[in-house]
Amino acid sequence: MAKDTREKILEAGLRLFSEKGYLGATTKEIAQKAGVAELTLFRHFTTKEKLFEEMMSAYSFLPALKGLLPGLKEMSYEEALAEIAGSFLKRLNERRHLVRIMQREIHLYPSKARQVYQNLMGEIVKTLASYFRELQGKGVLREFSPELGARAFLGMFFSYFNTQELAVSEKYRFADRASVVGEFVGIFVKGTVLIKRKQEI
Amino acid sequence: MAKDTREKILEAGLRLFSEKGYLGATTKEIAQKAGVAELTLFRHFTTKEKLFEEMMSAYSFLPALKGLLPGLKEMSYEEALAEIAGSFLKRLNERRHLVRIMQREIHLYPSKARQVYQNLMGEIVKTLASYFRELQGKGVLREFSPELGARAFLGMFFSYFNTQELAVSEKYRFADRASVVGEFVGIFVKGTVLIKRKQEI
DNA sequence: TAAAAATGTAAGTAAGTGCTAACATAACAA
DNA sequence: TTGTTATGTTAGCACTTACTTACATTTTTA
Repeated sequence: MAKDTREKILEAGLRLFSEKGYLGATTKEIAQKAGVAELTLFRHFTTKEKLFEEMMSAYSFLPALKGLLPGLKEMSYEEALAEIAGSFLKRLNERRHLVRIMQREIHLYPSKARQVYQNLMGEIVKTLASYFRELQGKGVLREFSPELGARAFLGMFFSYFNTQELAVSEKYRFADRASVVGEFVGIFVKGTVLIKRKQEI
Repeated sequence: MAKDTREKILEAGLRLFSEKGYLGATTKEIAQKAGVAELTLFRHFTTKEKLFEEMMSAYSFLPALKGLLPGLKEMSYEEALAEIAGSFLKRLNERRHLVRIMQREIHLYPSKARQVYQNLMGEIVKTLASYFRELQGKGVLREFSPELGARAFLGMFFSYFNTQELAVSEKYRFADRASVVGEFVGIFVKGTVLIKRKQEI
């Protein structure tokens, strides 16, 4: 089937571009990994560059995290942040090939890379910022820039993801995921709640 | 002079590897940028790969940030964190070519890339963690893992650096450096200090 | 089943790319 | 000055890579 072939090539392209970079991945190898003849690749995508572009477009549209926000209202602030951190890390992990390509090729394809980044981060930053704004309105959180707060929070986890989950081998992890999430959320919670006079301890 | 030539080639290699990646940077172009004949490059470094390795070694030994710790004791906690964040960002910026190479080629040269990362992050994590430990001992900070705390703190800024200062154009910055440092430090300070009963506001 | 569309095979082209060989020239130390 | 060392110039080799051409074969569609 035509669709199957296209998808198989796109998938193989995603993995090989992520592993070896745009220049390091050869059309021959991509075709081989997709289980088709190299010529078939060119019949579908004309050039390697167009294959790359189509692949980026195909995989940068993500299922959104919109279902997240409503559920948060029933949780405590701390639970909510842990939930968001978990979803964010999960999403990064699902899209780790794209993330890697984005980081590698950002200079070669700035607009495309930025689009991926926008898809990956922009929405969750907005969601988180609006959540902060709401809690600030209710007097639960102190005043701070919701956008910068969201970036600070996600930045901690993005950085953790980069150095740990994306890093090559398992043995270099400095801590397990749960305790990292716990500590990071703990710091952030205490860093943003509004302190009342009768604070215990 | 022989040393001049070597250094010129190493410098050109650093810049071009960073811009175009290991495969994208050609020996011809590196030699041209260094202002020498391509053959001279090979006479000094034998192969492209050895040039890459020597370049990584040459630039991964950094002047340390050890002078930082003593000065911190005369500052408030908040001032100290702002100082550390500033130094860290400055250092990342000075080494931005290396940082970029490290992120790009981590799969091709895992051990070298990890070494660069270690040089870049390891020491400052330790310094910061020991600073936290000291303040915990004095009862200024609450109990939390000093190492994870240090990684959380630096992670926020590393992530900011990645998306802003390393990003291609200026117009995509979402905020100026000073306000980012201010907000991030503010969150982190309130997230880690020990709260006493007589807290104002 | 027959026409049409998709894919495979094989051979090859043009343009790089890392790297070498041969020889000439310039700088420097004795 | 003379011999040595570092560098330049030019040509080229062996190999890879994106991409093409021509034709055969399979799969899908009508």
